[in-house]
Amino acid sequence: MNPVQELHNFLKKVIIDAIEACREEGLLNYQQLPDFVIEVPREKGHGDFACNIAMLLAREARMAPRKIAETIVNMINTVSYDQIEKIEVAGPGFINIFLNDSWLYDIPALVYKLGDIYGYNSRLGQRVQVEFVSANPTGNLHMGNARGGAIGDTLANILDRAGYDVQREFYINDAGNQIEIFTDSLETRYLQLNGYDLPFPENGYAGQDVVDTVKRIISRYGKQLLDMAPEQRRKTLLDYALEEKVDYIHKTLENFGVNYDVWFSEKTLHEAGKIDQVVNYLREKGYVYEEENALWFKSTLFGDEKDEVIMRANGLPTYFAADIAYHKDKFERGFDWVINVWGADHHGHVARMKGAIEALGYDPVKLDILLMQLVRLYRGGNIVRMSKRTGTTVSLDELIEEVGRDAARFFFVMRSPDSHLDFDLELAKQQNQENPVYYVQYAYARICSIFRQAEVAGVRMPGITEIDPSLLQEEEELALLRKVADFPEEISVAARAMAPQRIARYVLDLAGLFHSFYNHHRVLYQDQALQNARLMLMYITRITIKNSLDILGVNSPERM
RNA sequence: GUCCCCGUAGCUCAGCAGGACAGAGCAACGGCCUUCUAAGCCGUGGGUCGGGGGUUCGAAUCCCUCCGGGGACGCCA
Repeated sequence: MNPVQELHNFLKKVIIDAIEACREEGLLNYQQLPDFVIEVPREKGHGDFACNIAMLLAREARMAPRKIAETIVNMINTVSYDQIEKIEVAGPGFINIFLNDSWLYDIPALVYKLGDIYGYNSRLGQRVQVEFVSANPTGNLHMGNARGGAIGDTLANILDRAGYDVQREFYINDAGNQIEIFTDSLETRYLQLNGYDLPFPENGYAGQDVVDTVKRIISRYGKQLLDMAPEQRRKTLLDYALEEKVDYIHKTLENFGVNYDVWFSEKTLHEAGKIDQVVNYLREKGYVYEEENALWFKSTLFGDEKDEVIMRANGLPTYFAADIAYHKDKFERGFDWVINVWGADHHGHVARMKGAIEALGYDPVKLDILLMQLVRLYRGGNIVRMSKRTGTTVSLDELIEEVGRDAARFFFVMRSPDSHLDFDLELAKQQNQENPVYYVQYAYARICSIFRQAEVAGVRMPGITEIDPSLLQEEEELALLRKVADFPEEISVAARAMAPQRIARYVLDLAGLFHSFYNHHRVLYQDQALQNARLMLMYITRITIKNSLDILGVNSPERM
């Protein structure tokens, strides 16, 4: 529960009580109360909150909306509420509610008390898993992985603040067809570098990173692998390369501010026979059939457009089969909510994955797949093609090096996951106003500076009980207070909608209101009581900016 | 052909579990630094919310259709 929520609930109750009283007195006729809303109007003159119940009730009550609204308002006015200043009927029948500011002046004490946990909901006792990035350990992390990392991690942070027990997981695709191709590539490079004239596999990993890896293998093992049996040679090459790649992914993401709770290896599913198990289970349930020597899952039974192969004619399971086993494992671990962050190129996979979950007897509603549209990388207006194979793209570690972690994370999360993201490296590198992260960080640094100045002047902010927040009467002060008060509600909306961009938007707005306040009013060298109240306003604004930036994984610098 | 995302100001995008005159940043123009950081603030101009139809008291938001851009439709992952 948060301040804004409490107000909402209070007002909803006030209105429902009034409507019911009207019905009892025969002033209104209706069977069931429609699902009405109490919202913050765009226009300030329309009050602090507005309610649309009268329009919704009009048909059933056989009465003009304005007439209904007036009836309700008259009933509300028979009771006097401390928080409500006045209520009006406006427009087609809106009930506009004007509050006095008393509730706002409770906000500073609340934020002051909670500090770095301001915005957090109480624990819900619900476990949610967020799986994201899960890049193939066969190449460098690209821009799609970077966006997935920023979105996934921010979403996980939001869910944590919203009261969920969150687990972050990375699924390591260290088995399957791609790994075979990867091993072919390693082996070919190894032999080539040892003087063998071999053609490189047509679909192999041609990137320079593979060559570099093999060079390191050579400096460690020399020509030893030439004498090994092919199977042993391939295993040696692959084990080394996988360890190196996973380590690289781990370190790069860590450097991006992304830390996982679980690194889940696909290989362990194969080794433990989990894939055969799940295939057998589906077979027993009659959800599979054989055709052209392959085994097909009947996705169409669950609303998919076509069936999907899970066992190839060569007897090997497909990626989908492994993924079913993986998701079975997730659900067996007892999560209440499972979220996957996937690139939009996987959208065809969504319906059958949900179908498989249902086939396994779990509730597909508990699985949410957040699809994010792909990133287009530009350099000075020219598109940079992202090819993991050729290795000619910019990798995440290079991106962090070039534009910095803060700007990169903010940029990736600012846009709705539904939108294509054009990322121009030249633009991001400029570190000017085009990068909104500086706008927010600058607000934070400015507040820190005020407190430094205060210290120099020997001014100390007293405890909350010695401060009178009601001295904050200026438009800019009230706007800032309201925005700070909104924070917990903003988090819960962002969690519900799985919309990390909302937090970026929120903190931009908050910083904007601060800058506006800063340019209109002074904090220091005021009447002492006012100075104290404004110091408190700065104090809680700073906390709220910091808590927001923490969610985004962006630093809050005290000086800029 | 089927499916997914997008189409809002010159540019990049918010808003979209329907709500009252459509928002921000950048760009353009004009102001604001002898007192807390001008990476800032204030103001001005700029939009048939891709087109058409429908549902509704009310549609940028929901539904249908068409157009335009991107993506997915492998016994790849």
